[in-house]
Amino acid sequence: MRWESWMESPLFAGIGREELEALLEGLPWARRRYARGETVCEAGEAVKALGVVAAGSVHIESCDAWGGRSLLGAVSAGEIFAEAYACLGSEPLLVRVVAAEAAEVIFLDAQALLRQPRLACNLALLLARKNLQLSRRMRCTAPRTIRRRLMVYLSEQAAQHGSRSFTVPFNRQELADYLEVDRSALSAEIGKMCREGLLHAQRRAFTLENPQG
Amino acid sequence: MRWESWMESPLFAGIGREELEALLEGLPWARRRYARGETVCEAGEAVKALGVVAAGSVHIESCDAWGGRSLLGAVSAGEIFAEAYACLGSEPLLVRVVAAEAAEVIFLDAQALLRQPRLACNLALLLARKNLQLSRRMRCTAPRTIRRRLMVYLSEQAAQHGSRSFTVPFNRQELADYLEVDRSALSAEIGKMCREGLLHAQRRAFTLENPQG
DNA sequence: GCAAGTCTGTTGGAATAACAACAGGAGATG
DNA sequence: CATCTCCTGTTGTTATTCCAACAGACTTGC
Repeated sequence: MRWESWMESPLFAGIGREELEALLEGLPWARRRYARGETVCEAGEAVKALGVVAAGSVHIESCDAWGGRSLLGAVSAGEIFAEAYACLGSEPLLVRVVAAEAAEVIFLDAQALLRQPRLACNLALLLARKNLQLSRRMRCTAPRTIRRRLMVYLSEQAAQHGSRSFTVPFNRQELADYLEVDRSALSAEIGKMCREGLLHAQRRAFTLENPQG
Repeated sequence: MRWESWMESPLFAGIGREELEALLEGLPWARRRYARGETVCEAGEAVKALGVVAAGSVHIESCDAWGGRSLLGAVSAGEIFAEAYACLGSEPLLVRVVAAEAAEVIFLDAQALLRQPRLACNLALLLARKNLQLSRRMRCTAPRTIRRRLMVYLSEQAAQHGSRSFTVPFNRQELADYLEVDRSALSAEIGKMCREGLLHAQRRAFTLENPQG
């Protein structure tokens, strides 16, 4: 097996090239390609394997009983998804995974993976990190007003980029979905905040003018 | 060391009495008692140990930059908290942990814990489970109307209890915090749904009359 | 360069939730 | 049993958001 970029995933952190190949020998796995918009995992499935995005990116969407959907997050190359469901093995997916662009995915059996101490430890760290991601999103959707939600999100993004100018990974519709608000209302609020001098926004590029508001 | 109930925590699942004692020998740990309302972990701390609730229960609250708080969940005896932060080690807590009633907590060093394959695997499973809990809550707060949020929450509770009649673990204020809505508006909506014959509610006891709406 | 499709900002009216204040009832405490 | 505190339900007003529709800007593909 020749080197491929997905082998640098945090899931395999601290594991050497040869060691990794040896591990993969005894680990059930599969690989698949998807076109933009194609479904990777459907809601209701009981998955036993976690996904490693080898190329492109996928989106995680929440699907409620009434057919409504909302974007939970984006998973880029090297990152993993469905790991929580895969670890538990029998829980039906409450979410849907869809290719955000042309993507390639590696599926690894979670039970077998947990039997390898190194991998189990790495997986625990990744689960912990995803845990905090979920918490972070919850913090964004917790405030009741659009402005507050936006301020929490933008403050976090600024902190993450280490700058008051940055580019967000979502377009307006996706950002609205992430923040659980109406898109047009979000655009209106952004416009209002611009006029108030709180920030400067042009499509995905934001600059916070006065973070303390 | 004599037997204590917290040793039956899922964190130690599949580990025998003696094996556990051996493990704890080489594992930094501490124990503390708290009165109702007392702070267990403050927001901003960088924790290195996860907490096991040995007795009583604690609440996890989100604290935003403006001093607002919202209830993220309740942790009962045998369950753990702050495990994600502890695994990563350096991330400052974005949440606050407070004793919901008189409680007793065991703190275990996370890094050391992850070095034990059995414990690492168990911890990964717990992280995965908590992951799904977070997702579940997000599903409740995703809908934009109080009624929809309540219906998602109550449907889930009914499914969890396997009955249309059940008791929820929150009082009205806590339920409102969990669903991210105003308490009085929640009470009003519950009253309206009762008059419409959708459900029967009396304090913490609910009965879904017509789940399909 | 043109056309089709997508993304974004704007508006006004309708629906909804937040907020504040209050009163009745439950449960705890002595 | 009396009292106090906490919990719950109700109401009316205010503020905010949702929704639908549209027009301009940008992107993409031919």
